Amino acid sequence: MSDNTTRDQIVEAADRLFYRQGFDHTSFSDIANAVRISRGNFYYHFKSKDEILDAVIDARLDNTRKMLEQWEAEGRDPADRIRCFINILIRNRADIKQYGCPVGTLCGELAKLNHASRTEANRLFTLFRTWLSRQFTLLGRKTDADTLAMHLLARSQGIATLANAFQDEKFIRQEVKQMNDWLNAVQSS
Amino acid sequence: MSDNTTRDQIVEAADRLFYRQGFDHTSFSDIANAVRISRGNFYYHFKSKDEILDAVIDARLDNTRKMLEQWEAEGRDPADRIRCFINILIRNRADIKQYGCPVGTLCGELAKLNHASRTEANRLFTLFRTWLSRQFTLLGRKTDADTLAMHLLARSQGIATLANAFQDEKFIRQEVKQMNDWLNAVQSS
DNA sequence: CTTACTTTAGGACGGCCGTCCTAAAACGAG
DNA sequence: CTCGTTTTAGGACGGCCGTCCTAAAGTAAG
Repeated sequence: MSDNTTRDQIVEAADRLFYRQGFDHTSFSDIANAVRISRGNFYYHFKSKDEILDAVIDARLDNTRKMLEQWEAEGRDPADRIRCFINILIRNRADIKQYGCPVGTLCGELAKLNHASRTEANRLFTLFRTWLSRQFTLLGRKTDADTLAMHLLARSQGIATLANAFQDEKFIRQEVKQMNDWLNAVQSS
Repeated sequence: MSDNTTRDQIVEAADRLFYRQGFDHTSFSDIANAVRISRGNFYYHFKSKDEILDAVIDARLDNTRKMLEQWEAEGRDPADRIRCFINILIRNRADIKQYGCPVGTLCGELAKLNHASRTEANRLFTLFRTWLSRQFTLLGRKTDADTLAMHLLARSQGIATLANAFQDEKFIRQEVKQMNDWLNAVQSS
């Protein structure tokens, strides 16, 4: 996953900090302290803070693609694979409670900043969207596959937002249960 | 709604800017330019930026309370009032598409900043939560009223997040339709 | 060991931030 | 008009930001 090169350490630390503190609120000093490297040395690896952001987004895109491939291999059928998606809410519930969804909060922040990399960050959403859409198609819902994919994405985002605001993990379990019921209903309709 | 006092003008401008650019990314200069007032004059009305934030949150709380009271008066029955809530997504669709949900994005940002006023901002969510919960109780769903309220809140948040990311108003209409169907199903079960 | 290249440390820089001070303008009561 | 209070303008301040430069340390090939 992560090389030991300084560059990769920077990306990794920036990724974590952007998630926990937000991009704008994370300074070079923050990252430098985390990697235990001098502040001035950044310029050798990245020409600007925006370049670090792009590298972080690229890393997240790569990791997400790998994760989706793994679900593709693990899940026995489309419904099973969609359940893999639903279950990340459970698996990451502690982080979600504390920091929200990594994708949703980043895209939200970049939207407010009107940041150039906004479009690039949105590809994280698109990755899930098209993957889910394909699963729903395989489930026999070709005509409304994208609608179902967006619906599921939205549900997940809302759950993450409220779990974060109310610091409530139990709410995640509650809603995940409902989403699984919903999936079963979709499957047998 | 808004007095003509300088203080209220500041709060109003700050409210709008915090929504559009985020709290952290909005500077005193931004607000000063918006109100056409000198930067130094702020200190007479507010001792710090955090005080402006608190004033903005208080103003939003007041406005929200008034809106809920109005829905209480307008709606002929609980279901009708809940539909008022659902319909703000339609009414504010242009802003939501561009800036997301004012409540969700503020709470999300303050969570990342670990800001002292985070708790205060969350009361905005609680306001809707308890109001919706009461409506569901009146609808005869006393035992799971809060669960239903949280579910509806989460759905709305997710819709706002994705509509903002994908810049898609049509998606809002799509999902609002589904939420109304869901409400009807809840009502007659 | 020498030399060329990669990587690092440390600090200088201009700029904007939030905060805070002071003097003057505007206002209101008598 | 006069005087005390409220409100304003404008700028000084220390601090942190992202950027950028330079010198030195590390590294590997000959």
